[in-house]
Amino acid sequence: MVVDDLSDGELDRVFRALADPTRRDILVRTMRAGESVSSLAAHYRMSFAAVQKHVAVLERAGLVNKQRHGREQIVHGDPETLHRATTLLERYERLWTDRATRIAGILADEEGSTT
Amino acid sequence: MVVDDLSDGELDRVFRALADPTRRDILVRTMRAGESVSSLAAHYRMSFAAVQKHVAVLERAGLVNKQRHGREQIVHGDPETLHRATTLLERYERLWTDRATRIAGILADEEGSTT
DNA sequence: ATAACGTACAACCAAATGGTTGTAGATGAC
DNA sequence: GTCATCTACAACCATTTGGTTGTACGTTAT
Repeated sequence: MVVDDLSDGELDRVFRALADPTRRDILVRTMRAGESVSSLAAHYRMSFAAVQKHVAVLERAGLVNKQRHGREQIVHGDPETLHRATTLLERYERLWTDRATRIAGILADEEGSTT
Repeated sequence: MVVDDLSDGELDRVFRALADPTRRDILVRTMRAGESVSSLAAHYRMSFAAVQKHVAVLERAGLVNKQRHGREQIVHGDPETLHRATTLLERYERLWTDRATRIAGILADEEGSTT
């Protein structure tokens, strides 16, 4: 199972995209259901163009995609990319437990034999 | 169980800290085992001061902490903060499945019964 | 056809980021 | 004490970011 193969550049974009409250909010909304860019823009106190830029950042990161529908552009959250990021963090967490296990192993060795 | 309560500002810092390959590498190393700042700096082609700054970013994000040991400052990865970030992403992912479940529920209702 | 709507994108600006060099303070070794 | 090492931090610089306004273009409605 190929769990995760995001390149360094992709990871940069994914985490950078997540490092902004407006973008996280957009992600949450579009994960729940698709929403047009202007509909999204209505939720925030910034200009339409600013929201458009935030969506573009999320899109470049692969966290959302856009689907044309008439004159509207519907933004959808992409669970796949999000899942890959989650998996990576879980792997980082595992480094810690592996380390604990390794130390436990060393201690066990010292108690019983060589050295 | 209070799984996760990172504020917006904390999340900004955590994800921003993760959005750089050098910092991700430092995190991996220090999760495996503590390492002094100068020892870390030896791994990269940038200046000592630059690495010091990266460590500071990770520290402000709560992803690592420093422990003075003699004249050295040992950097340790913090699995707790990392876990909180992971949990948040998992929650974001759940929005998707919840949405799918919700839709499935609606379809089931339309078909005629409550299963 | 014309008006209104939704979007795209360029130009511009202030602030933050990621790097540099240089200086200075503690601590450990000799 | 003196010297080398590890760290901290300021000042500076180029680039990126997050916001703005303005203009242009395709689509829908009247």
